[in-house]
Amino acid sequence: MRPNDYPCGHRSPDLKAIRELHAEERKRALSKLSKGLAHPARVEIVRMLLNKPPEERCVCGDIVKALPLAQSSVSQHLKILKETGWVFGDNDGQYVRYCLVDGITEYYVALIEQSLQDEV
Amino acid sequence: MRPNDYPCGHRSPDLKAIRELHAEERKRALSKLSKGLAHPARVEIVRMLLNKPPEERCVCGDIVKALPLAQSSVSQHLKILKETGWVFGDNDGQYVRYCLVDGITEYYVALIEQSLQDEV
DNA sequence: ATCGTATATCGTAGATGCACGATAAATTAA
DNA sequence: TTAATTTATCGTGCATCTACGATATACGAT
Repeated sequence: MRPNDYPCGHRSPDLKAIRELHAEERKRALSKLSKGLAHPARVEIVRMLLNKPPEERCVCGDIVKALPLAQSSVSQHLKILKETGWVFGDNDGQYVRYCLVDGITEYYVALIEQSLQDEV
Repeated sequence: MRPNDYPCGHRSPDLKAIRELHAEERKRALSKLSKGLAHPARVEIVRMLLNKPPEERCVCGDIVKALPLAQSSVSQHLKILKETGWVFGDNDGQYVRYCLVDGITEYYVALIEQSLQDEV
């Protein structure tokens, strides 16, 4: 099975597991994901990926073309989005296809609500 | 009317106005609020304020006591939370009572959903 | 093997973040 | 007025962010 042949969206976080996290871990998890969105270019990348139909691949070069930044800068933003848990890249020959982690926005919203609104 | 006499929660953002924002403004708004949450200490401050009963005041010193940081560091985090639109401070004599901007978490969640999920 | 393309990483420069102690400013208490 | 308390700001040191061009790496095509 080549990277091309499966749809993006594996590696999804577990919504129910948020409750299992200790308060400190939850705060770290929320601040880490928040850092991912803390730059307009990264918000735009996430938005692009979210709005792609799942069968339409989105490789690094597509993202570079869509942003007013140098290729190396975009690559750094993608790295931060990977490190903060928003995206992953699948190698597809000389291309790298970027995908959102499946369900990540729902996870983020759940994390916001459960990190902020409860005390456990 | 002294700052003491009204409940926290004025200065709320307008949920409906999100739709009026241009795409670029929305991305800037989302990244700005995200930056506010991009540190565990700030997540904790927001959580504290959100869980306070409205009649119970929360002054700077209470926040300093609750965090394992120097007073000056907490003051800087509060400054960032003010700059990024999460909180405001009301002077109350020699104290400063901190409050969450009313409805800010709902606004943030709405911004996430509308910034990421649509293209307008 | 060589060349062209796609992507990541390196090196660098300037800005900002984050922690701290010290100090300033404002208010209340004595 | 003076002293104590609360909060904000200053100064500093170190780390990280952000941008860029240059270079390295990996793959495909010739």
